[in-house]
Amino acid sequence: MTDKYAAIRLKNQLCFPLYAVSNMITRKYKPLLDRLDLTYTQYIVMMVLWEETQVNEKFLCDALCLKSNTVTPLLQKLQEKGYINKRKDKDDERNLVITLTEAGEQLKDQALSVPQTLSQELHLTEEDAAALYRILYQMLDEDRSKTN
Amino acid sequence: MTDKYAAIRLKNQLCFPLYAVSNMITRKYKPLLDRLDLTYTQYIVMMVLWEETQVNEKFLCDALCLKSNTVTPLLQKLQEKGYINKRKDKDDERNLVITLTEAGEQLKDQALSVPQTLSQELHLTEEDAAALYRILYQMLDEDRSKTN
DNA sequence: ACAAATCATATCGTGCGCGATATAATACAG
DNA sequence: CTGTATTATATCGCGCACGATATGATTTGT
Repeated sequence: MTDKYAAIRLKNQLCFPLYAVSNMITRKYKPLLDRLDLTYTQYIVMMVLWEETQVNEKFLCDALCLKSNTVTPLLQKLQEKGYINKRKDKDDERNLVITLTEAGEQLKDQALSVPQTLSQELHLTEEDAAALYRILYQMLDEDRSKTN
Repeated sequence: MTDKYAAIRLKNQLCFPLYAVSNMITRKYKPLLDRLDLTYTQYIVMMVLWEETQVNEKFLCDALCLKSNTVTPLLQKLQEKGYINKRKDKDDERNLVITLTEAGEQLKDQALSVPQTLSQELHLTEEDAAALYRILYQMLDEDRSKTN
């Protein structure tokens, strides 16, 4: 006979390893990002800004799947560190115009080695990395289409 | 020619979707766990206790890949909620003996529907769920063997 | 037998990540 | 044109998750 409680055994959960691996990865990033004076969340904000010359807060929230109550203080911190500029959009005063400072732009080259170093620590085969990527983005996109 | 900065494009990261999906899942759990008066982290602590009649804090830390500075306050909270008991181990006063209260034991049946409801929201095929599970545990086990 | 090392747990401060809510600016409907 | 709805950003309080560190109990080496 099967265990009535099989469904709530930790080992039968899919969400737990997701949670644990996410924590693990943040820990692995820390020593690499300390050199850039960035936390992991600050780092992914910077990643967006290294690609887009100018964004507003909502764009960041959507890109990173975070809420304004997480992003607003992040931008405050990044501004204090001298990596970004913030100003109001003259055309629509509700919007922020967020841009990189010179220091923020220069950080981009220092960050180049980070993903490489990290991916080496993960020891994934190409196939597993690709499968993981595909499945995770499928989950994200599923959710984004519902919560829009 | 290839982009010098391809490696730090958000879309080329494997860690970002992991991070974002982990956050997403915690959000999805919230309304289900509110009914049990548990947060997600408290829920996975309870899961361990629903399987093991008695554990110490270190066992929980290892099982959940968390540190004592996360787990100690969690146990405090769960004790205040009346779900667990804590006492010192007479044989080794360094250890805690953590057990379920009657209320904590009863919560087990109410929790049965949680994983089912959640897995329905994820819309994964059996194959993708199995692949995800395998790859994530491989990453966790890799890390555990190094950090032991 | 006893100093040093190791161990389990706890404390402290920092930075998220969130739901709920507020506020100010713009859009939109009658 | 004016009141209502929507939008972008911000504020508040709570609960993790962590590195660094402290404390007290046990083990280990000599």
